[in-house]
Amino acid sequence: MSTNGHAATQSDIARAAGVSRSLVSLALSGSPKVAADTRRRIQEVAASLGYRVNVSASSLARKRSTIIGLVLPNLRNAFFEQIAACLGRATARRGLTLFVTVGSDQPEVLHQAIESLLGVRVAGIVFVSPWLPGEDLLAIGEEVPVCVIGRRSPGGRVDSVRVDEEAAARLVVDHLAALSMRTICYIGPRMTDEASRHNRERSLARAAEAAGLDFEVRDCGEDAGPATRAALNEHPEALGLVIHNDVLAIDAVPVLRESRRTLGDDVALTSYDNTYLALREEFSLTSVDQPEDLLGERAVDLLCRRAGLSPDDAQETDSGTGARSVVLAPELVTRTSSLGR
Amino acid sequence: MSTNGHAATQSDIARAAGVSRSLVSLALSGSPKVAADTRRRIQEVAASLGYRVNVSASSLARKRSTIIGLVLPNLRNAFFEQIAACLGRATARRGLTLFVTVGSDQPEVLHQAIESLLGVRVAGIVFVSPWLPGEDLLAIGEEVPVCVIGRRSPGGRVDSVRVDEEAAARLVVDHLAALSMRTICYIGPRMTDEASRHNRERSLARAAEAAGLDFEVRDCGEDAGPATRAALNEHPEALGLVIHNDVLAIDAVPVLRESRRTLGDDVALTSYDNTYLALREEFSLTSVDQPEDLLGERAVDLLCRRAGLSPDDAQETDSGTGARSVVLAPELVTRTSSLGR
DNA sequence: CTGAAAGCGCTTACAG
DNA sequence: CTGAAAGCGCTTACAG
Repeated sequence: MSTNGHAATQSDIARAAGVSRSLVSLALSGSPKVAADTRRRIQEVAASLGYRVNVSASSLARKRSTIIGLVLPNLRNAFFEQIAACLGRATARRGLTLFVTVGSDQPEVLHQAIESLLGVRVAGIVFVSPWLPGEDLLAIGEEVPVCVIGRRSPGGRVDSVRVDEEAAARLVVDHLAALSMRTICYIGPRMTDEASRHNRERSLARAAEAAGLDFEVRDCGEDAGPATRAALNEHPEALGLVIHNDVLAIDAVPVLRESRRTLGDDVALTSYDNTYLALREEFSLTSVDQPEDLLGERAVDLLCRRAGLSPDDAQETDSGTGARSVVLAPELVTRTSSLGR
Repeated sequence: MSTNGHAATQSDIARAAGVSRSLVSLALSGSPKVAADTRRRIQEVAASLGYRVNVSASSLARKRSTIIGLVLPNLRNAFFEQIAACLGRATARRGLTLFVTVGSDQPEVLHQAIESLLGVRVAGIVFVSPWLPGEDLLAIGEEVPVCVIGRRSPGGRVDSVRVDEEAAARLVVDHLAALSMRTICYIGPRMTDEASRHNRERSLARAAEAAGLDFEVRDCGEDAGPATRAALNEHPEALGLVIHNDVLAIDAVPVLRESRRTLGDDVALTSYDNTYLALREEFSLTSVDQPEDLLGERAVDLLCRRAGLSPDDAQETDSGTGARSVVLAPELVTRTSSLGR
C-alpha cells in the first residue's frame, strides 16, 4: 500500500489528487461543502494510498477525543466480558472507540491504568463496579466525564448506571420464599468488591425481613465451597442460598450435590449476573439477570452528553451538571438450582 | 487543579515558570541538558498546575507511539487475564501503555477493533491465540509490528512467542502413561480456536503414538460435559482424558464424579493453562502451565525491537527483519484430577 | 465550492 | 545551559 516510506497522510492525498490539504480533510470527514465527485475522487485516491486517519492528530486538532476508556476490575467474571462487548457496540455505533484497561487489586496498577487513559485524553471513562474509594472517583470526575456501572454515584460529576439492587433482592427473596425456604443465607466475597457486596447484603437483609425470613451472611474467599458447606451443615432444611455472583456460585454446585440434599425442596441456590456459567448444563443456576445492553447503552449516553459528544442537535453540553443516575430493573431467571430436577 | 478553563499545557508551565516552552519540554522529559534546579523548579510548577503530558500530542511530535495494543479473543478464559496482566507489567516497566481490545467471534467486530488500534498509530500489536487467517496477520504485520502469542508465526514480519506444544504433549502423555492409562482421548472445542486446537491435537497424537497408547479425538461445544460422558461410556477403563483448556475441563469434573469411576486409577483428567480454575478445591485439575510472565515479557521485547523502542543502546531497528519465534518450555502441574484422592 | 493560514500540544535540531 | 523556529498530521474559521 504505502508508496514511499511510511503511512500515507492527507498531504500525500492532496498531492496525488491535485487539491489542497484542507479540501482533503473536508472531503474525508464527509463535509457537505464538497462537491460529490470531488469527494469521490479524493476518497478513491485515499483508498488507493491505504490512507487511514491519524486519530491522535485528529483529536489534537479538533480538541475532542473519540476514545472512551473502560476500566474493568478484572477479567474473572463473564459479566465483565458482556459489559465490555455491549459498550464496544454502543461506542462503535457512535463512531467512538473503546479501549479497556484491566484493573487490578493493586491500587498502583489501577492508578497507572487510569493515568494512561487520562494521558491520551480520552473523552470519558466508564468504570465497572470499581472498588475505588468514592473520593478518587470524584477527583477523576473533575478531570474527565466519568460513569460508573453497577455502583451508586459518589456525587460530584460522576454519573451512574445500575440495576435496582432492592428490586433484585426482592425478586430473589420472594422466589425463595415461594419455595418455602425459611432461612436466607447470603455468601459474599470477603475482600474484593466491597461496595457492591455491602449493598447487596443490605438489600437482601431488608427483603428477607419484609418476607419474614431469617437472614444470615457468610464470607468466602476465592472459593465459595467451604462457606456453602458450613451453611448446609448449620441449616438442616429449607435453606435459601444466595451467592454473590455466578462465578462464586458454581463452587457451591458440587457441594450441594455431595450433600445429597433435595434441590428445590429443602435447599435452593440463586446467584447474580446470569452469565454463560449459569446456563451450563452442569450448573444451571437461577440467577439475577442484568440488562448489559441497556446498561452499556445508557452509560455511553451519559458520557457523551457530558463530553458534548451527543447527536448534533444537542443544544448544550452537560459538563457542568451534577451527577445523574439511571436505575434499571433486574430480572430473575429461574433454573434447576432453585427448582430441583 | 486547573487554574483557568482546562488542562494545563507546557505553555502554561512556561509562562508560570518564566522560561521557554522548549525548556519545559526538555526538563519534563528528563533531558540531561537542563540544570538540576531549573528542572526541579519546572517540575514543581508542573505539579502545582496538575500538568499531565498529552500523549497524543507527544507521540505525534516525536513520531513514535508508546501505546501497545493487545487483542484478546474473548474474556472467557482466565489465561487471557493473566497474559493481559503480565503484558501490562512488561509494558509499564518500559514506560509503555497497554490498551486491550476484546476481540469477538464476529470478524467485523474484530477488524473494527484492529482498525481502532491502527487509527491511534499504536507502536505494535500483540495478538493472543488469534483465530484470524494467517494472511490477515501478515497484512497487519506490514503496517505495524505484530507479535502473536500461543500460535506459530505465519511468516512475514510477524513474530511469535509460544510454549512448545510438542513438549507439552509429551509431558501430558507420559504422565498418563505412567498412570497406566491405555487410551488418550483429547476433547477440543469445535468452532473456536481452530489453529491452536489442531496444533494441540496433532502434538498429542504424535506423543501418544510414541508412547504406544491409543489416541482418539472428540469435539465439544461450549460445554465439554457431553463429550466427556461419551468418552467415559466407550472406554470402560484406563482412560486418559485431555481437555483443551481449564475452562472446558471443569465441565468434565462433575461428569467424572457422577460416573463413579476411580479417579487416578481407571481414569485421569488433564488440561491446559493452569489457571485459577485448576487450583480450585472442587476441581483440582492437573494442567499444563504456561509461563505467562515470560510469554508477556518476550512478546513485548520482540515488539519493542521491531518498533525501534529498545533500550537506547540498540544500534538499529529490527523492523526490516523477518519473523522471529520464541518457544518456551511448558510445565505440568499434577493435581487430584489425575492422581485420585 | 476551494485554498491559504493559523493552531492543537508537544518535540527536536539548531543557534547562541 | 537556554531560546526561537519549524514541524508532526489534522482541523477549522476565514476569505475568496
